[in-house]
Amino acid sequence: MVEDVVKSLGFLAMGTRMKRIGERLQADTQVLLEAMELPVGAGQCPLLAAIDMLGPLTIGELAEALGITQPAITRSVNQLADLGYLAVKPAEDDQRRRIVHLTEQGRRLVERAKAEIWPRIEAAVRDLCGGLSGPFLEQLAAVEGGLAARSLKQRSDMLKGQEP
Amino acid sequence: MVEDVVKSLGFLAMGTRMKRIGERLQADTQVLLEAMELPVGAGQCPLLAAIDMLGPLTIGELAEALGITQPAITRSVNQLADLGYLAVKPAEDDQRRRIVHLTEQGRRLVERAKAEIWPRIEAAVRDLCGGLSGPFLEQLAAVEGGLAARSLKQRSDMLKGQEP
DNA sequence: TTGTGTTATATAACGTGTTATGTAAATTCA
DNA sequence: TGAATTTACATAACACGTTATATAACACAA
Repeated sequence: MVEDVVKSLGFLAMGTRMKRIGERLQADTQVLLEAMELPVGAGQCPLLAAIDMLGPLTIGELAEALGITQPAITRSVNQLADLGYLAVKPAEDDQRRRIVHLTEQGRRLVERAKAEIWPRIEAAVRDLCGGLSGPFLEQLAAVEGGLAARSLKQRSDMLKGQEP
Repeated sequence: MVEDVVKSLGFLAMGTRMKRIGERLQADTQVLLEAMELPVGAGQCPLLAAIDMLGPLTIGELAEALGITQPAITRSVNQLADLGYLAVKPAEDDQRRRIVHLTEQGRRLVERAKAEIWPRIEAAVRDLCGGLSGPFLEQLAAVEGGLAARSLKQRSDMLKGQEP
């Protein structure tokens, strides 16, 4: 039985630890999706949800909405388009922009996920977080906001200035 | 300006969100390490710290201590061994086991990191989390413990049983 | 109108996790 | 004791992020 070093390192390995928890949550979510026979992976659901929520979006807008890079979006979009859930059309006002739409098949998939599947996942995660103070999502928002306001580098430089 | 969909999805995309924050923290940490000229990346620090804290460890023990898979450890260990910071020797009592040691060079690197670098990173992350209730690390521990006790699948199955 | 700088996205390469598989060593069981 | 099973790790393949770069389209200034 070995000690959990990432946990023991506290703030020093907090990024690694959050990533690890996130990956575990995604893996658990994937198990549920497979049990409920949703034919797209856990990692692709936010992308479908974004288009459902906000309507057709460009590659760049999707990257912004999901907080990942454009090449990652390009790849996911192409995968989902190959499966028939998304269609990509050039924008009318700017040939560079590509607008990503849900297909009829994609719309049906999202409707089913919203009706039967995503609420189940949300409930399980809520159950997991039930006893946490904060609540937990607000704390995540605070960390995100804190990072956006000032990077770790900026914080370190400032704290260094305060040393005796 | 596009809405942050991952944030808006709340519990549904909590895993994705935590992963995203973790990656941001790791990227920020990497910037600091480069500024301070530590010649190993942010992702390799917990591995070095584990051996420093617990003494020489097998590949499997390292995987357990860090919560990642054995092939990932094998790769990182080989990378650090190539750089001269780690040495790998077969165990005396079991030919299958490989024990990972810090070299003299590795020891010096860790001593410098512990003296000058890791505390700076820890302080910056602490500063980031300063206003959070909980505190935040305890909440992460609660999530980890909750997942270990019951998976999302188990929770979903139980909640399903409660439906009218 | 032409030249320059910026923007949007595809593509390539890389890094770092995972699962699956193979091999050797150790352990267990009949 | 020998066969079957399990364990430890290397290796291969894959998934999914990132950065860097190329190309085309667009915007703007002279």
